[in-house]
Amino acid sequence: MATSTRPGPSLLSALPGSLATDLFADAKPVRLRADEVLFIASDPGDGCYRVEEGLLKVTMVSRAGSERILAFFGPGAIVGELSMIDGLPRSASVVAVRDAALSFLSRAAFEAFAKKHPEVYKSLVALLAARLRETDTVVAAGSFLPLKGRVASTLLELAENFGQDVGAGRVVIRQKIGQSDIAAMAGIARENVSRILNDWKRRKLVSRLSGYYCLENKAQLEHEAEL
Amino acid sequence: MATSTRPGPSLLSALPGSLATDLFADAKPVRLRADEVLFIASDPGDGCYRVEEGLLKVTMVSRAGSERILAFFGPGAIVGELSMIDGLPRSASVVAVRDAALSFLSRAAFEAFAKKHPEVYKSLVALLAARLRETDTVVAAGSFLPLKGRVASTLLELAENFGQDVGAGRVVIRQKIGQSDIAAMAGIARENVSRILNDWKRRKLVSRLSGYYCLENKAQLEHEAEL
DNA sequence: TCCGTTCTGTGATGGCGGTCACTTCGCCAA
DNA sequence: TTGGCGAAGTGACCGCCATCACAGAACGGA
Repeated sequence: MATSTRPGPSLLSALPGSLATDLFADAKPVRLRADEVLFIASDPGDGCYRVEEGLLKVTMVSRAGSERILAFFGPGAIVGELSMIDGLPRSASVVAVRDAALSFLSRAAFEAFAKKHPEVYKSLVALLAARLRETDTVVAAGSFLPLKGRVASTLLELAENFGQDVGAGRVVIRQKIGQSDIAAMAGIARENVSRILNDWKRRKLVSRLSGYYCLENKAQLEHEAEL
Repeated sequence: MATSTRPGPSLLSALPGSLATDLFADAKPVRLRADEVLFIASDPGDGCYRVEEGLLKVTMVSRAGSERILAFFGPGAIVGELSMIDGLPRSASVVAVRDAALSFLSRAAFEAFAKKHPEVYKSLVALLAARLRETDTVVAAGSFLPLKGRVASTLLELAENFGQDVGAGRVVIRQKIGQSDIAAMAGIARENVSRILNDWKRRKLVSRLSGYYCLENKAQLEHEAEL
C-alpha cells in the first residue's frame, strides 16, 4: 500500500516499501533536536539510521572549520550505511538541520535480517550504486563547471530530492535551504551564491516564495550545469 | 592460479578469491590495445568487466575535452559494475592505459549466479562501500586541500593501489604514471604537478627510479594531505 | 646514433573566485 | 512599533592557480 509519496522522495535513499518496514520493524527510535550531531567522521559506528521525519545533512568538515555538505536527507532516507556494512569508522558527519526522528538499525540486526531475506542485499546494492553515481557527478561538477554551473547543479540535485513540480516546468524545493547551505553543497563561497541567485532571479530562472527557492526554468538551469 | 599479487592489489576492487573465480568462470574474454576505449559515459551497458592484465583508467571528460581521472584499475579490479547493477547508462568512461585483457560478465549472467550464490551480494556491497568511501575523500580533498595537498593525496591513493613497500617507509608505485595523469587525478594543471614534485624531490619526499615514482617519506606526505 | 615525439621544467601573465567589510533586508519577539 | 539578530546583497581587493609559451630531457624507433 502506498509505497511511494507521489513526487518520489528520492531515488538516492529509500528502500522499497515492505522490505524497509520489516527491516526497521524493531529498530530503536532516536530523536535529535535541530543542530544536534548524530555522529561525526571518524567516530566508531556499526549501524545505520532511517530518517522518519525531519531533515539531516551529511557533511565533511575541514580542520579549518569550513564544511562541505554531501547531501541532505529527509524522510525515508538511509544514513550511516557504510559503517554498518564494513565496520569502519564513519566516513562523514551527520547533523540534524531541524528536529528529527530516526530509527537505528545495528549491524547485527541487519545481518540477522539479511540471512532470512537475502533480497535486502539487492536493495542495498541499488542504494549504493545510486549514491556512487551521484557522487561521481559531484566530482565531475567540481572539476569542470564554473561557479554558475555548480550552483545550477546543486539546485537541480535539491530539486531531485525535495522538488515538487507545480506545472510548466516550475519546481519548488520544499525545504528551507539557505544560501550558506547551497554554498556548502556547491563547494563555493556564500557571497557568490548570492550574486548568482540574484542574477537568475532577474533573469527569471529562479524565484523565491516565502523562503523556498523555486526553479522557474529547469531546462535553462540544466543547460548551465552541462559539462 | 596465483590469485593475489603479494601486496594486496587493492581493497577497492577485488572480490574474494574463489567467488571471483567462479563468477567469472565463463565470462567472455575481451582484449584492448593501449589507448583503446572500452566504453564512454552515457553508453548503454549492462555488464561489468574484471581486469585480468594491463591497466585501465576511469575518467570523466568535459565538453571542452579536459579529463578527470577517477581511478586506475589493474589486475583483479572490477569495472563497469554500476550499469550492471542498475541498467542505466555508463556513468564514466574507461580507457586502456596499456594493452589489457578483461573478462566480461553480463547482467543476466551475474543475476543467474547470484541466485545460486547470494553471498556475492555481500562482496558487491563491500566493493561499492569501499568505492564510496574513496570517492568521498576525493570530494573532501577537492574542497579543502590546496594544490600540494591534492597531489599528496593522489600519490597516496596510487600507493594504496599499486604501491610496493621497500623498507623504511619507502613505497614504489609499480605503474608508469606520468605527470599529466597525476594532474588529471588531482584535478589540477599538469605544470603545477611538475613544480610540486620537483620541490618534493629536492626535499627528499619523493624520488623517481627509472620512470616510477617512489614515496620516500609517506608520513610527511600524509601530513600534507591532512584536511 | 640520430631524429622525432612525447614527456618534463620553469617563468610570465591574467582571471576567477575567495575573503573582507559593510550595508540592507526580513522576521520574530517584546 | 521597534529593536535585535541572522540571513542576504554588494563592492573592493588580492592571491592562488590555470594558462600560455617555450626550453630542455628522455625515450623509442629506424
